[in-house]
Amino acid sequence: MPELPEVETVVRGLRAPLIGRSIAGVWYDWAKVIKTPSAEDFKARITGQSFRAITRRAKWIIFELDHDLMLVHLRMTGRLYTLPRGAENPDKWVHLRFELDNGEDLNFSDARRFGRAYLTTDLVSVIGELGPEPLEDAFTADVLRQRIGGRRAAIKPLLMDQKNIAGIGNIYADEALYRAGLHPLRHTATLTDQDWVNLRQAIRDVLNAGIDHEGASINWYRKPDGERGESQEYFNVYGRDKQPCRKCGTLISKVRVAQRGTHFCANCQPEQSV
DNA sequence: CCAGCCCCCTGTCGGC
DNA sequence: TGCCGACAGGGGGCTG
Repeated sequence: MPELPEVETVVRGLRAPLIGRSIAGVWYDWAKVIKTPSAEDFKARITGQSFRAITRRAKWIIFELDHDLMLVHLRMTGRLYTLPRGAENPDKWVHLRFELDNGEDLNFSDARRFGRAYLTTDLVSVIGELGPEPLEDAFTADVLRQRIGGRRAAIKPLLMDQKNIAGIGNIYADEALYRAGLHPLRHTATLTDQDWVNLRQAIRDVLNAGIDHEGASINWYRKPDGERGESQEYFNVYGRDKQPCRKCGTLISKVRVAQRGTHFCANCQPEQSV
């Protein structure tokens, strides 16, 4: 589910209800939701700590606590939101809950159970070495080319590999390639200088638009206040197969690339040479 | 190192 | 209507 814009929206929405609050208790009904340390140790160690800051790296949510970092990855269907303790909640997929000192709970819900929570003092030991943040100034066309250029390999999977660039997933990869006029199977060795400039700008544009619209609620994603994001209303290709391209009217194509559904306009994103 | 495939899980949807 | 396979925003691991 959540890519950079969705995770950023969650982070922003959680700061007000959580910063300064302390964790009075932890409840869970499925120990595997806690990846490390053991669920028992996690609970003992996190209880009593306060939320000092909440940030994001790639699609990871980083809770800076008094003595540890709690890292949460939402994967496909994870949600994080606060509710007053005991409030009626129809969400039947809450597997981890933090009881706060002000009578509210932080709930971690996840229908598909792919999401995980971690407690650590060493960020990199959990998330690994990831590529640059595409919305930072340092993310230039040259950096992008150095990361993924010169390969006889399809561009789309390279964009989605978090070790190359942080935060791009299936939706925003399709949207960025459409905006840049590049076919998803295009080999990166064939891109021109202008292609790299266009692609770098396209990535930033679609991610910023996603944040401005508070994320895409195709299905599972919800903001911390429970509302849907609006980003899906603005997609040009994702989920629009067999619908007309907004620029040229050609029907949007859908194919599989590296096992992922891939949407593009065959006219605006010509295959060209490889 | 890389591509391809499977797995982790559950819900939903389209086709028959 | 009911069943079944395919597919879903992610990512880690294995194999060849």
